[in-house]
Amino acid sequence: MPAGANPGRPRLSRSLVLRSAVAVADGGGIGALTMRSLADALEVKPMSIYHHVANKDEVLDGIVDIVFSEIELPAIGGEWQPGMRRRAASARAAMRRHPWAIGLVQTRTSPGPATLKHHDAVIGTLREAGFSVEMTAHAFALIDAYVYGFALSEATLPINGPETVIEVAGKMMDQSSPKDYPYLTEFSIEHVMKPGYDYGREFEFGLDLVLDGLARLHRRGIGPRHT
Amino acid sequence: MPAGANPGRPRLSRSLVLRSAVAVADGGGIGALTMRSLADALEVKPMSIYHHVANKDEVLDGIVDIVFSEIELPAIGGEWQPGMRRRAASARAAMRRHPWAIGLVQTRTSPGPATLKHHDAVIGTLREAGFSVEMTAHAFALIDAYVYGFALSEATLPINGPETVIEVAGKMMDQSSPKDYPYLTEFSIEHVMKPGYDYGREFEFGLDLVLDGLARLHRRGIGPRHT
DNA sequence: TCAATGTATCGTACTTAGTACGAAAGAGCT
DNA sequence: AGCTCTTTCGTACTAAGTACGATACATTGA
Repeated sequence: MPAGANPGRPRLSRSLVLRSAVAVADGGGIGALTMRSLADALEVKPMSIYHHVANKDEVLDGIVDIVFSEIELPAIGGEWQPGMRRRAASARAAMRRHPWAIGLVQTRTSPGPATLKHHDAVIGTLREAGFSVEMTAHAFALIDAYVYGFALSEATLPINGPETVIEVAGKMMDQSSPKDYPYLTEFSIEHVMKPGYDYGREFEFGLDLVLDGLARLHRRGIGPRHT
Repeated sequence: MPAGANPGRPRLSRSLVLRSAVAVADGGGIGALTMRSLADALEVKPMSIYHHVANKDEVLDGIVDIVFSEIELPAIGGEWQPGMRRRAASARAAMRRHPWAIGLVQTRTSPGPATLKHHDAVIGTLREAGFSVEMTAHAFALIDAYVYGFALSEATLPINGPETVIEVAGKMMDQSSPKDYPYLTEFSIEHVMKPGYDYGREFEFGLDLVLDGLARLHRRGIGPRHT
């Protein structure tokens, strides 16, 4: 089989490689993303990929940056609260579309351009809204931690949906009596297994509390009590 | 070489295997934890491990649960705020001791006994402090997201210390002018690269804000404004 | 049109890691 | 000592990342 056996396929490029990698990870989880599976998705042989990325690490860095590029940036100079709210919602949506991303963030310490642009916009929005440098640092750390932390919690949850809750509860019961975890059991029965339950709804509550708290401090220009 | 070539070594056990796995991951990162490196650490041949754990996944589940077991539990029935504060600090400390853990949490969806016990204690503390089921759900999600999110941010940061900041800044400058990220650049110079900078200090600020906000709502028995 | 040259693609093969299978070595009991 | 259960191990297969060098292709200038 000669090399040109696949004529219709467009030429490879770094961007195409990375976008395909995102698609593969979306489809089968990060574990399903191997250089070989990626090659298959691209209708190419594995080694062809290496002319566009140095190695798999670069692929992983690249797809994390793609996810960041999907997050809506707040408008620098606009109202900070709506801006933060929308970027938080957008960030969470991106993490839900690509649940593997949050787990990758931890390992990848070399941020791509989209990631940097993202941070720049958040900091800029706060600064232009009158936050001091110190207060910007506080707010940035807090909002980031909350948003990514919530995304992490959501990603950790067994695939969303009520039937999974039952599965987990089942596994819990398998190895231990409900007596070992009385509050957790009560909580599961009284809340989690109720019909309308949706963990995602908690996102708004926490975000409101965080932003309200920051707004209060911003108005007064002081920090909260330090115990 | 007969099987008994290593006489002094204590017999393997699931617990010993898992504790060694934690040590290996602490030493070289999660990437350094392979069944073979673990076997070396145990002074055993790789396949010996499989009599005590089913596979590597079980090892990973196990070490995550060990990390959870190191987190101080709040005293159910005690004051909720100091309880939450201490468990948050303790959780963060555990994540700093084992930076690989936060990245694992995302993939491991089958919680171990320590993890369940931990959740049970947190929920119990809130319930006994008079939180409604709904409010407990809010508080639980919020505190968890913040604590793990902060741990994730901290783990993502290039290894703590001032010289690393310079490295990162250097890489940033390499591929792009400071003009592309003006606010980020200003922020780095004005804040991050200042002598006394310590990202970890932000933890207290956010935690205070979160707990204060929850306390306020708990006192009034209502939710924050919903936009 | 065709050869020259740089680029893209690929085949082969080496290495590391997880682990299936069954054998061998201990350990405890009779 | 002999039996049996438990623990440890040797061998080997498979999947995955990727080094190396070869081959095919596209572009360009004559």
